[in-house]
Amino acid sequence: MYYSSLAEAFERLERISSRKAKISLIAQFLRQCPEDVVDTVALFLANQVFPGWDPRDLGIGSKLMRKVIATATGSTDSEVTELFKRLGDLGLTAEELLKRRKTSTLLDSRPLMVGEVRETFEKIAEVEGEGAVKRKMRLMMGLLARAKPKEARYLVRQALSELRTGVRESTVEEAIAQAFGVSRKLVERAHMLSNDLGLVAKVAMTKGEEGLREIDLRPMRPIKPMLAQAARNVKEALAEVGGKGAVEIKLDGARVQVHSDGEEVRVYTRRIEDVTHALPDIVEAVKDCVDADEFILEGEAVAINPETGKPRPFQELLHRIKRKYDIEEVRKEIPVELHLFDCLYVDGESLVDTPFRERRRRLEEIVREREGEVMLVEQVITDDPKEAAEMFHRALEMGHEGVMVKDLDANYTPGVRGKKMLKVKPVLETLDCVVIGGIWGKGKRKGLIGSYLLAVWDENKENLLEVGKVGTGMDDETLERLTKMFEDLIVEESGREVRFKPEVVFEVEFEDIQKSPKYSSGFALRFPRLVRVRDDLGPEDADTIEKVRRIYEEVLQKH
DNA sequence: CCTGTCTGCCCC
DNA sequence: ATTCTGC
DNA sequence: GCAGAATGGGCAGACAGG
Repeated sequence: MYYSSLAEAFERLERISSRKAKISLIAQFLRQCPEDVVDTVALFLANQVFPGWDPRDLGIGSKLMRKVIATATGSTDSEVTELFKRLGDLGLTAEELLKRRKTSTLLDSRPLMVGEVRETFEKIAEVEGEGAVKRKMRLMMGLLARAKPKEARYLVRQALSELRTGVRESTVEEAIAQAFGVSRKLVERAHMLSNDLGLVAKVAMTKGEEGLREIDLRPMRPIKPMLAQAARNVKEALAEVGGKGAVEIKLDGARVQVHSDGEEVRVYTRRIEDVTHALPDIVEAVKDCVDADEFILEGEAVAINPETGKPRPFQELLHRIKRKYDIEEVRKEIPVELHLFDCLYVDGESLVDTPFRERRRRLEEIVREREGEVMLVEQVITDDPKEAAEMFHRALEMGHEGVMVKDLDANYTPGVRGKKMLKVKPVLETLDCVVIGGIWGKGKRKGLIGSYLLAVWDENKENLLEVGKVGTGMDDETLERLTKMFEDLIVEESGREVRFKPEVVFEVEFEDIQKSPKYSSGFALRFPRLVRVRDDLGPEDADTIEKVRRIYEEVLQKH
């Protein structure tokens, strides 16, 4: 199949906004797709380069891609950056520069095939060692050399996982079902169990429902975790799950799926990365403490201070989670414990269609808790909002993030963010920050300032100290208004970054304050969002570093 | 050998 | 992670 | 309400280059 056909489809998808129309377009496209590339095409359409279970990645980000585009089109770095700033998209940048390219030099006129693109992406992902960056560049440039401008647009976007067609996994799932006349539920199920949308497309095409049914849950094949939805407070959360539910402490760690096939134990993250090697504490503990051969359990990996029993800052867990070297040394300083909350499979039996109440029971049945190593997440079953609220406050006092409220009758729905699981976190203080800079946005924020650099005053209210950036919490109208407002305040511009005269104050909400190696105050806000623009305040009215320190100290008490 | 920059369907 | 938006 | 697309901080690893 010609890559140009796929590029054509991408472009049409980009133009239409109706989801139904997107689905039928994709369905039609898949139906006429040759069998040998239908898997690749399905993956590509879903903005993926490799299947979900595949740990490979291209290792080409926006910086490298800019160089690739510059070299491939004979442009300068600043031309590329300037155009990128204007178009808000490196794919469009490559397309535009290719149109301008003189047709005489280095043009390879062989048409690009989808299979070749896939193979080249594989090669790019696999090069490593000295000279790897250059080789990745050369391979990517080879694609662009053969690409027509429009193809270049999508090759670049694909490599960066920024297709912006309004199509991702679940849309392609529906299209597969429609294309091959198989049930949506079966496609969904096969996808969640195989974690390979390409395989699902191919099986649906060649073997139909019968083939899809053969794909089944089994240990050592991680699935997407079920996701929680935010709720304002515990009372609302309890009402959402039908008045009665399980209230559990929400720990600030990394979500992990622990698999055992009876011989080996493996640990996976939320995004299905294999982190077994980094977390030997969990592997050893699980081998000792779980009375079953085969199982899939789910829990939170957390760093706890063994002396105080208090949770350590999330940043300390990050020292452990993806470590490859010096694991034993760091393990002594920052032990990781596992707090289990769900059970998806035990000795040949899948529990994903079993109610949570029963899954928890099975979990309790097979796990022998061991303090500081493997524990069950604390749970209270209640229909009393007061009791739930008490649990919430106790969780906060203990230094935890908040609580989860779960529907006891709910089955396990992988990858879905629904009302079967709700998270409740406290509302924090806000900070009035002076806006001192910004970054031009990408995609739908092209031509707009996409995020703003924030600062607070030092003790003497003389100097401004950076505390982070904010890029969410503003609606489209505000984004427009702010860009217009700040355009008059620009004092310096380099690349996509801008500096402003300090005049405007943002009220910003956040979950936490952390130590920062990056910002001049030495602190950074975690999960910042804009609450409102303080038109009523001048820069001199913004908060000072003392307030930041005070909040940080309060957080520190808990660790 | 050390340091800086970039990257991650990264973790949150 | 949070938030906003079109369907 | 879902699905998609904007955007945040910070860590380890992997290279590049001095």
